[in-house]
Amino acid sequence: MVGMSELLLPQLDVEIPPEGLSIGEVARVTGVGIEALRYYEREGLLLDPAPRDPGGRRRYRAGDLAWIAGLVMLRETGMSIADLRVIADLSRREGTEAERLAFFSRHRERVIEQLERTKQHLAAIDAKIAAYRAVTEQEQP
Amino acid sequence: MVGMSELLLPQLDVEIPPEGLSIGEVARVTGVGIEALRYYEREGLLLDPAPRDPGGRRRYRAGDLAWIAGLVMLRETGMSIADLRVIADLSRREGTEAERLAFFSRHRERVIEQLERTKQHLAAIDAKIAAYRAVTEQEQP
DNA sequence: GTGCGACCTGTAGCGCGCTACAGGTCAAAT
DNA sequence: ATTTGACCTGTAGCGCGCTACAGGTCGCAC
Repeated sequence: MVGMSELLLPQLDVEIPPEGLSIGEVARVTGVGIEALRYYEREGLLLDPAPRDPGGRRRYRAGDLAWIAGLVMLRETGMSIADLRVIADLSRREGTEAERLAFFSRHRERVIEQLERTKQHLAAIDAKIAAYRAVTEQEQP
Repeated sequence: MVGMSELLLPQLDVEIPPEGLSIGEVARVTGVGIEALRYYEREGLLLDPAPRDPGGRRRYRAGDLAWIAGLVMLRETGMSIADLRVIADLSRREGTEAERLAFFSRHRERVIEQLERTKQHLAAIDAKIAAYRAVTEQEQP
């Protein structure tokens, strides 16, 4: 069975040296701020606390990156920190696949609904813009 | 020239008596809470403070409703309260049509971008769900 | 060995968008 | 006349998701 995490990864094709990436590098490639990365870890959103080098600094491997990319995706689709913690907790325990499936399915429904509403809103915005364009072009032909 | 506000209205087909609607009724039909409606007014998001009846209570007419529906739409597409205030301020002054157009155009770009990202994220979520479905169906055929 | 910059662990604070009182008024119903 | 309920004006507080220190350590360059 293939690992789940890489399915979350929206191809973050970045070279990852064998010793992993520092938190600053991860911040740069993921767009998640350093403080936010530490916050996510504190809040239990990562599968495990990021592994450390001998000096106690965090080193992120490909799997960590993929998971974080998944978090970003879920955040951007409106999932709360609390819900991210739920899926992190589930993903740590084996035999919870059905629950994870249900959780993602519910989220999917919300995203679809949000998408539909946004499309409608976009149409309204387009109409408004067209109307304004007509007005301004009429005044300055 | 037709009023701009009704273009914002995503057909809220509700009977509006000549004396207007109370704040509670508006809350019910728009989904915006009473406290939030008063907050919007305080923050200057309405074109004018809602007109009052002789007893000092707010009475909303069709135009007010339409404007509020527009606010809801813009909020749901991610516009901030501060930006709503900007468009309210612009809309109060005549001759600002070009600025309003520019403002909406910028917003439109952001909404489209957001829509694209969400679509991609949805595809990733779908893939994840399919993978989980495969796993769970395999275990419980 | 002395800077320097990037990292570390606390813990506190902040911006946003409401939300929740407290304490009062008003209008219609009984 | 009084009760009820929806409204009113303050003003304070809250949940969320970070963000910003303070004060320290580590490792590399010079």
